[in-house]
Amino acid sequence: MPRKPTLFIIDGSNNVYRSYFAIRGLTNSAGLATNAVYGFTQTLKKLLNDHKPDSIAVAFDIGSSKTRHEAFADYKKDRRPMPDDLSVQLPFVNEVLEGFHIPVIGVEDWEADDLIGSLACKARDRGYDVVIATSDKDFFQLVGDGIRLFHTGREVMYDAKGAEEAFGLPPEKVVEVMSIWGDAIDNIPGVPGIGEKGAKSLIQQFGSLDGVYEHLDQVKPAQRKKLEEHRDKAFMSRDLAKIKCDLEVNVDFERYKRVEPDRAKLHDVFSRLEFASLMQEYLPEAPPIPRDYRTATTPEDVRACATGDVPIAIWFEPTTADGFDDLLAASLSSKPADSLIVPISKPLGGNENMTRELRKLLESDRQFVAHDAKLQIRRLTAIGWPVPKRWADTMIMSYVINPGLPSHELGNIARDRLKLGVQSRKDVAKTAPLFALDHEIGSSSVGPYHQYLGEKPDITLSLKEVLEPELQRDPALVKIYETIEMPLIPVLARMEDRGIRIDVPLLRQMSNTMGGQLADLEKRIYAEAGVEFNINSPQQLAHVLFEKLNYPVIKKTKGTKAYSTSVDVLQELASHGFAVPQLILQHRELHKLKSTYIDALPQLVRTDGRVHTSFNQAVAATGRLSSSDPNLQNIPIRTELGREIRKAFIAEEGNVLLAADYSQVELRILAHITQDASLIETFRKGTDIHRATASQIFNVPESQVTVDQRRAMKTINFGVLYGMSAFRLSNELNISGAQAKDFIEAYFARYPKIQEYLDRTLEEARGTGKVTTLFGRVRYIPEIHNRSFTVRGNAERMATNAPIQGTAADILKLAMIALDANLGDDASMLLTVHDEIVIEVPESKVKKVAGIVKETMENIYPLAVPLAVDTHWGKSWYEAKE
DNA sequence: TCCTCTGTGCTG
DNA sequence: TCCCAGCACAGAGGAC
Repeated sequence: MPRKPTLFIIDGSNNVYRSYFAIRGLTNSAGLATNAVYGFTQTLKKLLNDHKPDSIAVAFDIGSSKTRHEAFADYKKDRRPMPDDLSVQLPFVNEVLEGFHIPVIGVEDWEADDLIGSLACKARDRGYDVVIATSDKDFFQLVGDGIRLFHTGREVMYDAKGAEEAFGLPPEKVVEVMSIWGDAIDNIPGVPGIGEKGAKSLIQQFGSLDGVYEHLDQVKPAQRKKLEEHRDKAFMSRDLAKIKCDLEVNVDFERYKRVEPDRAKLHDVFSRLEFASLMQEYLPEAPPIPRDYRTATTPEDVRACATGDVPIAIWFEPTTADGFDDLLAASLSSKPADSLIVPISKPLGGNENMTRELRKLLESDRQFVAHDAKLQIRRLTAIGWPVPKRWADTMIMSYVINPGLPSHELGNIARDRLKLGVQSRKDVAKTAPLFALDHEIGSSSVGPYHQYLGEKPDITLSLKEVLEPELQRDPALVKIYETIEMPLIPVLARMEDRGIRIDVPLLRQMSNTMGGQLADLEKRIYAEAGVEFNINSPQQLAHVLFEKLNYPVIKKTKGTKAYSTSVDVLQELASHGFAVPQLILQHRELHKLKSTYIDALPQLVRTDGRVHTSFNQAVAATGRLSSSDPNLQNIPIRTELGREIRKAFIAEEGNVLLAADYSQVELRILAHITQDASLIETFRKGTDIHRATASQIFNVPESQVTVDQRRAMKTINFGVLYGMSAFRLSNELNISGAQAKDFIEAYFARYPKIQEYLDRTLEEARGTGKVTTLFGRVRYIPEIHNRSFTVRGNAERMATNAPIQGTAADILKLAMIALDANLGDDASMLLTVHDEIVIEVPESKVKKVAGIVKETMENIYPLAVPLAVDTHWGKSWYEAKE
């Protein structure tokens, strides 16, 4: 027997109200309440997902319910009006429904309940399997053959049996019960003084409201009195509670059939509501276009694809996703909408002749195009294949054009620029198991992997067509692309391939020691607190500290306004003499170091005894590099205990690690950009910058600058780079707000050029929407005109900081490129940490190499002040930092 | 079991 | 309201 089609009827008002009360405090940045529409949307989505209805409609009240008003003057007369912050959301609910292509039904002057009832009965008679989605228990009365109730909120589906279990009485008794119990929400009075329990037991006993009144003599005197007194109300309530099923509704079942949502429309409304995850989910993207990508079977196929001297986009697919092991296949594209897939591994149909042709192609001096060339270079290097010299990289183009994008991955850029969807290997693996890859390539079918492999170079080439002209509109960006970012790619590839040696036994030993100390601390914390709990859970910790031990609350967290348990809070509590916070602080530090570094690093050591980080060239909005898997740019140094971890970063036998770092590079750049005479003078003299500025601000000889004065100036000097407020300064230095303000005013009075720079940069940001580094690298500051003080303030600090931080990044990148050329074969760069470069070099040559490094880095770009580089070396990174 | 969000903390 | 730029851990809770 064929399954009956399902029709879901959603009780619109009920679900909107439920969402409104279930979620509190959700608004968009304009202050518009969005809780109800958000909750409603999530409910709707889940329902569509979980139940995949064949048809669906939403019922809302339209206008007033005349029928019932006429019959019962009291009806809903004192129902509270809809709250304003709910009614403003109704148009958005409508838009969401339109986006999902779900029809809204409502008949003027009819109660939505009756409309739902009548539609449900009619649909049931038509042969539909009807489901009413509501959390209103009144609807239990309709449940029976062909009609079920889905309780949104509880997420439970009730058939007649389930409804009886949940309600305690069968569906046909619901109205009888309600006539006595009433319903405050719908303003059905019932019999005052008798509630759910009483009503249900009366109906249980006598079967119906009529039965109850026929047997009043058998009812307990107290209830009897109430029943006698409110007889009219009871019978009126019965009529009110009865949902009508016989209204003449005009229904068009065709309209209710499910169709695909309008993604663009949903994306638009979600973006106005600022529902980030929903926006992401409903991207207005076109689905991938199946194209007739070809598969090479002979070397001639490969040769034919590579005729002429046009750029050729390439992609190499390794066996392990994100790995650098054996290649399965390559795909090439030299003209739009056309790719050639070349099997490499034998089971896929690869053979020596095709492989030889492919290698020959890589050796040619034509231009190759990739989205993330570094990745392709490393894949080729790993298997000993030739690596092309000339590259274009669409990921880098996108990054140079607008570094502030949340992602420069192929899929995101293709979606933004080409309105094209790109499949990931993971996507394909969902529909086709991995072994299908072997099976499919080499066949002529265009299956999922075929499409996946073909579109990589195809889309990359299309991106180049779009991005290159845009890049060329700004000569400074072309220069950054050609002389900084592209030459850096092979340098970074070599650094990643090389990795850095890790002393695993040392880390194991540290782990054991710390494990013991942590266990000790745990015991003492539990004893002091009088309860065992998870110390690493901020929630549980807050509960113990502020609810069980009743410590004073110092501050709340930013997001959810929970009790904060951050270091400064714990420190303050510890200073009040409480024992537990002091122990927690020690536990925190140890646990952080152990879990993030000491235990994590050994797991990432490869068979060569080294860890190989990734340097991400298209992540940081300012132009900096970032490091991940593992992040080697946040290895501890500020506390002695943390610093110990650097002893595990070691050089090979006979070698040392040489660390070279730019001293005060950002302040020097500030001096150069502002052309402030006294700042420049100080740096030229080579004296301590913080001491010198303190001497100028406090008007004392440098020799008489106190420790506190120097510390204050150091804080201000860095604060200037970040746009620090007087509030922050006063906190940091433990001085009054007025004092902090005076400091800052004195500072700017003494260095007016800095104030000029800040003003000029903000003006540039406001006028052009962007700021630039010394080399012309851009950063867009879209929020510079935002109405919100907070958002705009953030944008302003970004605007003034980005040129400084970005210029430092440009200089470091240039230095890395130059060093790569100057170091020769003896020494190799391993790491870079924003103003530092770590090099591995034979001990016998370290002095000479240190000289080359210092010379290269200091002279990489002439500024109005000298660039100063400090070098240190030793067997470990610990020893290489003084 | 995996993913996302939150709180926290490490670096320059 | 309150300092720029990153990455990663653990817990918590929901999705699959």
